[in-house]
Amino acid sequence: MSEASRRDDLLSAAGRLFVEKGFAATTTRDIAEAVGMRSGSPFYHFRSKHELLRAAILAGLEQGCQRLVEAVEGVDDPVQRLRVMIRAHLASLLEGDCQAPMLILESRSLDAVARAEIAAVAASYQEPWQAVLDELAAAGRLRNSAPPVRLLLFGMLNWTSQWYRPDGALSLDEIAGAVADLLLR
Amino acid sequence: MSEASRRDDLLSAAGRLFVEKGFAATTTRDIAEAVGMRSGSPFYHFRSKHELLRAAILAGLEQGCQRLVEAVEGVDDPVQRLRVMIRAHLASLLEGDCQAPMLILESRSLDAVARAEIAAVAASYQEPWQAVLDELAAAGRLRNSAPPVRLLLFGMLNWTSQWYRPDGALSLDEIAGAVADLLLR
DNA sequence: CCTACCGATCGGTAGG
DNA sequence: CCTACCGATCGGTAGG
Repeated sequence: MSEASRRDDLLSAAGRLFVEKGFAATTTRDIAEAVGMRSGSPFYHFRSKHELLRAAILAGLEQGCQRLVEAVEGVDDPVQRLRVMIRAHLASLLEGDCQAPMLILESRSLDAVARAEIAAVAASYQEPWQAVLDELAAAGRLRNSAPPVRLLLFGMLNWTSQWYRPDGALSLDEIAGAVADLLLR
Repeated sequence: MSEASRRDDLLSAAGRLFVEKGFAATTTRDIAEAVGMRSGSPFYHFRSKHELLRAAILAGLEQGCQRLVEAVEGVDDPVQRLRVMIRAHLASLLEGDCQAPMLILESRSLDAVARAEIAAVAASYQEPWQAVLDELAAAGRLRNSAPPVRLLLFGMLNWTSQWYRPDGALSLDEIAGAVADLLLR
């Protein structure tokens, strides 16, 4: 009911629609209708459609970072920590309101300034991943932890959004397990 | 110069632009301009913008299938065959004119009939992959070859298009090697 | 394949 | 946050 809540409603609807149909194919009227507003009203909360995309991506990344931090709290064993991180990432990606990694693909529609801002937050999301991979390599559970490994891992994770079906044969836990098994020796 | 050549020019330009900017953000005027035509002329070759997307995806998939078949010809050892297939897939994806796996993402803009047609061709592309994975599992070079493994493998491969840079630190051969090393034990 | 054009849609705004 | 609206752009077409 508060203004912040209506703004969040718009962000959430925009994120969902941008992921589903793409930025260009989603109209500001679609977004307004999704939250029960008239066509001009989103512009009371956001300066432009691009600003709505930028804010949705940043909000999704922040939420993903938070969930990741909460998930690893107190998990010291690197193998267990990796498993927990994989599970948390898949949950954000496949169950969350805002599928940040897929939204980031739409940032090609933004200008260089906004893209740089998003890249900086995305980089901070990667840090705990590189850290746990380095620990695993040191412990001999990984052949090596050079950057390509992290990039390939994110490929496995993010691409699931292209084939995962909530009513399909594979649960989130099963997918998370398959990813970890493939990575660890 | 022939009519088929102009049609192919349009397909190639459309594929490149659809991957770069997305289907909805690419105008038929962009495509026309890319091949030196006026705005109305693409519609002499294709009934609609959607038909242009459908044809570009199918052409890209056919090309990818062909390259894959050529690459594995005479390669009997499953380990070597997997490596060759990975390399061929990455070449189509990162060097080819038509990056089919990324174009397929844009098929969300097509109707159910066209999507089903595309899904059928895409499925036939997957067959040799599942076959080589099954052989590798039988030979003990893979823990198992259940479907998630193939899907995760395609995730590693296709997601490279999000971070690969031709002038970057990693060559196609290095990436291909990293993927194979991660998969095989 | 070009010229000339149309109807529809869209992002965004003024004023309340 | 709504009403009423505008200018620009876009997919597509008729006629040659």
